[in-house]
Amino acid sequence: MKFLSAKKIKDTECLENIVADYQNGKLKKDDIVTFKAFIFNLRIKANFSFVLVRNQKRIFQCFFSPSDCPFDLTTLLEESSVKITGKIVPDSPCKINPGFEIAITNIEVLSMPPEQPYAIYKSIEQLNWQDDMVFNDRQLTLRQPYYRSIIKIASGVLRGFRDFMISEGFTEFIPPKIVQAGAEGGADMFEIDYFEKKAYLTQSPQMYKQAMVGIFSKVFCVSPVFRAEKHSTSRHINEFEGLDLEMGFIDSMDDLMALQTRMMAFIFDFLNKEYAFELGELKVTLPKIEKIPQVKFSEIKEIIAKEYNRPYRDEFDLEPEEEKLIGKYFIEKYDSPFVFITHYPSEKRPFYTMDCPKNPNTTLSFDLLLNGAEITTGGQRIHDYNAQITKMKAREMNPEHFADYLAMHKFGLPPHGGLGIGLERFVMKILNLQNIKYATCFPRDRDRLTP
RNA sequence: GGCCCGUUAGUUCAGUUGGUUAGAACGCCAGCCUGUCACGCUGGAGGUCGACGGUUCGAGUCCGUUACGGGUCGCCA
Repeated sequence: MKFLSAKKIKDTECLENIVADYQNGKLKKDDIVTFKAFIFNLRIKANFSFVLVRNQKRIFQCFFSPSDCPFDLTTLLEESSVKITGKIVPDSPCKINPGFEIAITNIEVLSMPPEQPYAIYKSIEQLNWQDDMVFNDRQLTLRQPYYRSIIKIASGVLRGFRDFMISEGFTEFIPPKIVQAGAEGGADMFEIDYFEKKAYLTQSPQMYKQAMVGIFSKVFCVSPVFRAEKHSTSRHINEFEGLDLEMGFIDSMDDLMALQTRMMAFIFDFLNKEYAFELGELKVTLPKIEKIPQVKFSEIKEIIAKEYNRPYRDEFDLEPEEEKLIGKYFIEKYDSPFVFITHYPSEKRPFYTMDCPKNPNTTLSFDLLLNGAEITTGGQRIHDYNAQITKMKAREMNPEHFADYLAMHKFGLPPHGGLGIGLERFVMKILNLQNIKYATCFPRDRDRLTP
């Protein structure tokens, strides 16, 4: 019998640990190190070569001389997995390395692809792939440093969101993804077979996060959201990750917007600190966020129409072009990439949204726009049982069909509200991506179900 | 789904008013190269121009149909 220890042992065959040890002065000239990595690119010359390797984080250049290592580099394919042994060479002139190089003394091939995959070691400008190709071969194209860094940032946003929510006293919970009915009606949902019944993939964790307010008061969840909307745009996908929160005992929806302002500041600081390497790869600088302007829906509608001499057609919603102009306006006038648009018309908001007491045609709700695109919708919810029944009836909804939803009101809910952030939309906007699909590993859209 | 645009080498594209053997860059292959870093130099292979039909002496080029891809709108995060 054998026992595996829970004690963590430092992985000495990890390139990142070697980099850290070198930077801490623990490694000096000619020290022998071993690490495992992928072959990224071979630059073979007559009497020496450069072997570029790829690990979980960086591209690192090694120096190869046939006099130090008998290995025949021409037999090696890029994307092979290898175990490399070599000597530390300080003060390397190599631009991509963190100050040192490794002179290879041995290469052990752990795995080799059956044939040479197509080149991924160029810059994305030079590769110039079309979207379709990038997503068809996502298993390979995601290895390219630029595309990979986007996914790393998405991971960082998730970490930042969780760290922030927990620091604010929120409890994470897991909502179901298979549901019997939608939060906003049955339309635009993917239907699935559930034994003898029909079921749907969740369109929103709305009902569950409101219910959880009755349990933990302040809750959040990270959950996939499925929308069967037949849209085909650069800012929509049919499965995305929702970052949702719901907060009880609020005084007004300002509490929610203040919370989100702190959240944005926290996430930006967190990324700048922990993900500087990836932000550098992506050539992105995140601004410092201290406050976010707030404007009423009806006011900004007038301002944009006047400012840009653009009569609007839809008085109940913002058209994509208007959102872009709003983004431009707040950058130019207030130097803010963010803006809260508040008091959306009641007509365009779901049945659980609380109407504004001063003007019942509008709601206590808001959207957060980042660089001209909606990344969040939030607002105060109806907490009173009878008020919710009244609003449902006014919308010709049958409360009996919403018995499960109304149960939490029946059992008692505090004044509360919440918001939801689309992770990929957020990542797209902070990194200035041309298409939201780049912000997720394996996107699902109108036509794409693979890989 | 509506509207607009596109489909030419492995990839990204150029291709004149319809006219001889369809080009470039990168990739790939071979050779060369002692510090490259978007490595460089020389040479080579690689295309029935998305498919089908039509006009014409002649179609990558003009017309029709169709398939696929992209953009955009509604809706939304």
